[in-house]
Amino acid sequence: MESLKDITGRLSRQGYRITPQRMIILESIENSDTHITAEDIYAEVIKKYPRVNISTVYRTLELLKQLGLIYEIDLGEGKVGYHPEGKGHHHHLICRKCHSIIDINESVLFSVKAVLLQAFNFDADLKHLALFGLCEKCRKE
Amino acid sequence: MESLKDITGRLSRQGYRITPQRMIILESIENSDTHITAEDIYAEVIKKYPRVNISTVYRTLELLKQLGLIYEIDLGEGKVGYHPEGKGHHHHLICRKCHSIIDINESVLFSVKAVLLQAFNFDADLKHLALFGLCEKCRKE
DNA sequence: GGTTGTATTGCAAGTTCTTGCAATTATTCT
DNA sequence: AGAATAATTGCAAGAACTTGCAATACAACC
Repeated sequence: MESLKDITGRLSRQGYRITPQRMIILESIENSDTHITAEDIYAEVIKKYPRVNISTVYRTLELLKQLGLIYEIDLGEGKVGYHPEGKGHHHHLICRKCHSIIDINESVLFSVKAVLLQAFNFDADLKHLALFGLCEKCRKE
Repeated sequence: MESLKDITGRLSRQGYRITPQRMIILESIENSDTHITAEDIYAEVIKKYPRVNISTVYRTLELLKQLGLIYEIDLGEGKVGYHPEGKGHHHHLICRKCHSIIDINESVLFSVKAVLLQAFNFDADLKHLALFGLCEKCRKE
């Protein structure tokens, strides 16, 4: 697991500044053990630092995403969650009809990653994919 | 290719009504040969039928998506496009850094579809997937 | 430690998409 | 064809997210 110190070091080295806002946002994401939403992060953040603006949260999430330090996960129904790079990975099978979610292991897509790397020189982040379709129940209806 | 008539028939059979608004929206999507956005569809629609509200467009897209008659594609940078079921399919490799897009053939993911069907009884729509990662150029930087 | 340059922030306004509700209209049944 | 009924629409307000810009504050350099 990548520690907060590793992350701030990396930000620093790339010319980004370490601000209290960014530290608190990072902590919130690291401490969460689910797919935390932007709004939940914001709620966490203003507990400790009430003057932080929600646009700072969105901008920080965008930055961390660009750098590959967190993952953004489409949870269906317009919901988006975030997950730190260092923690366990898995994919979601989301039913487009009943919106139920099945979690599947990261390893199911390992072969795809290899193919994309070889064929297109593209390093795909296949750690938190949302795949839409029809679940067993809805297929029968 | 599924014709407009097939689609309206299917809507009808499932108890949905065929309205002029829905017809025009459907036509716009069918006539487009790229990944058309909600706003582009709206622009098309009001040319012929100026009183249509954009919320009707969004609601219709949601319905068609639920029924699997159109696909929604995450194009990165917050952009979302739509594509009719009946037309050619392909996936996108989107660079999370430079936002460039590589199109790849549908067949690259056929094996994944088979695995998901067998292991989880989940019928995944692997026709217009957006996969994020780093492109060849950005990997080197 | 003070100064300087520039990234970052807060604020407010702007987009994009969603939702509740009353009015409208497609469809069904006579 | 006309009446009944329930899905759909337009509207307006709201939620979620983005963006331009001036003020602030981190980090680098003396």
